[in-house]
Amino acid sequence: MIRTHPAGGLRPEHAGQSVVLAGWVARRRDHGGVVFVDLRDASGVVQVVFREAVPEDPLSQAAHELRAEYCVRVDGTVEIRPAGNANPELPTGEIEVTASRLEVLSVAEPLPFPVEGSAGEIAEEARLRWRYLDLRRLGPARALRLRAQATRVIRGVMDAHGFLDIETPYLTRSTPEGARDFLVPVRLQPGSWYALPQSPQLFKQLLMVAGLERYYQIVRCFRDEDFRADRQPEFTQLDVEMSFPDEEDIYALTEELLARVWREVLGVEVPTPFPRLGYAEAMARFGVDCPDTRFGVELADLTAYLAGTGFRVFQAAIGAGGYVGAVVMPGGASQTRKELDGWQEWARGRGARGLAYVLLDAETGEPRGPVAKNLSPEHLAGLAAATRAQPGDAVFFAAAAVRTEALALLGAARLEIGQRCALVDDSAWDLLWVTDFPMFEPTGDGGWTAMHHPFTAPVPANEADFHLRPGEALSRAYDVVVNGQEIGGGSIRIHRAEVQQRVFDVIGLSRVETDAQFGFLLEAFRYGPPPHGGIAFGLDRLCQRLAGADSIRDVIAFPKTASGGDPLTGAPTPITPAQRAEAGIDAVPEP
RNA sequence: UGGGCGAUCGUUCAACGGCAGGACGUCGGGCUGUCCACUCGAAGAUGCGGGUUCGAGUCCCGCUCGCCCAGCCA
Repeated sequence: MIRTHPAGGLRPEHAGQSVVLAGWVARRRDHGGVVFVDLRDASGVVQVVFREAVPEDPLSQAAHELRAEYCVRVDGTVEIRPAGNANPELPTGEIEVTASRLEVLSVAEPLPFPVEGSAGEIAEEARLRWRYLDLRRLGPARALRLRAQATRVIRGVMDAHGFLDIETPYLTRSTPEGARDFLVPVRLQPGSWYALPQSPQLFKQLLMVAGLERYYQIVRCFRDEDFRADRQPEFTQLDVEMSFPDEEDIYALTEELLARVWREVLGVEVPTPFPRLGYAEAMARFGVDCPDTRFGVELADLTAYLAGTGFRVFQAAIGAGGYVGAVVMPGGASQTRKELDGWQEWARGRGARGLAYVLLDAETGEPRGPVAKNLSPEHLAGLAAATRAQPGDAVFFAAAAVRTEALALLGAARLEIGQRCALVDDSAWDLLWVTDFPMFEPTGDGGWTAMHHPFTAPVPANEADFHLRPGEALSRAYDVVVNGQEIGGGSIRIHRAEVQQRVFDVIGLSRVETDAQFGFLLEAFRYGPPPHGGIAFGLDRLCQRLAGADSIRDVIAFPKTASGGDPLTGAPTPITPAQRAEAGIDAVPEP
């Protein structure tokens, strides 16, 4: 190594020592005869002093010519700073390095944005375009360090439990259902294409058939869908599968894993076992299947209470076998007309017609507002009790013939209320299981689709008859939720061909189709497959949470934008006609 | 695919339909104890294409790009 010491580690006990440092010029304060340089390396920052002993001395001259982000080597002596000159803001603030020699290892052009200084306000596009400069900064680099720490803990836990780290193919076959595949042309077989895996789901099940019993992998997955703050075209899963488990084994492993990650990365103790919440209860109380339980404001089901109402909007929903519900905004009655209109705007932005509301007078508790005029005196009288609202609160309603639509709006409103009323304790960590998912959900055209995926086992009570009543059958799937965000999910899998066949029948996959798509898995299942199950965690989201970041882009070294581009490399790019011809993209399939 | 917001010196933020301005950075000078050093001076910008207008950074239409949301993501 060029250096003898990390810059950020120097302390008063090093005083008197000769050191060699290597790093970057973070800041330069040039007083003419004395020049201060803040030298930054990965360990931190230390102040280097260049003093002009005699006029025009070359060392001082060289220091004068330094610029931001030059990469330099400094030889010098650690000294206690003169009295009154210590900087308590810096870990190295009690000392400084008096330079005796300076070597510019490489120069830097003027920067496209300031590397030092309050950095958060730089446009993300510029940060990604020059991501290597962005990552020189403390905050962005810290997110990547945290991620490395998390994966180190994860590997330790998985190894301690005898899980084997096994790689699976990135070039594999396309399987319909689920997300859109990224496709890769095959030069040696024009007209045939690989797909990049959406997850190693089928391979990990094959590894269970193979008798390896315990598999894990920190693996890249690819989905060609639209991107968001928490979605990238390529993302990373911690993928886990084991043989002969029941749910409790997966829960125990997950709880140990996450508790240790939280402890060793954040120093936070999360209580185990995690609370468990059934899907139906989660939907009824919170309107979503991944509730943020850090605050209350639970939904109220008013379908029965408002039966017989004359208010047409509610009547129509109830008459159609739907749902009317409400969520209370504490203190919401004092909102201005503009704020209440803002809620209408907010609801329309989510595809709803609006958000009906009743305001309860802060003094009298008297219901006010346009909707109040449409409800009977009896319904109004009991409204506060039915919704657990207090005087001064606002009650927001949602009604729909399809229950889940109204629940979705109320669930979103609940989160918005939590935000606007600052009800969320930002320091809290709520980790919980959501269990007892339905096996199937309606497709909208009378059919059914697997809610989790088609290899998810039914609960024992539904094993014999799930195909007869697909709307009621529950599966052995589970999600783990952190502060209202799903960060992992999995299931106990089907391992019997007969059960698997009935699932395919329910979701309308013919034997020809299943053979074509999953034939290799079904064939493997003819050779003594073990009962098995597993879970997969979104590692990017997990690290985003740990880092307190706004986007998974912050915990990815070189992330892509919402349109799938990489501002740094310029990918994706057009290809040359020669590449196009060679890749076999335009091969015409045999009729 | 749809909705919202946005795009001005390198960065960040201004500008009633009427001379595009500041801060930081950059470049040049000064300065021996600063730590967002200070100080004197200089250069430097309206994403693209149409339209309205005497006149457009500003208004209108289209496009591109970015961010957020809905759809989508088994």
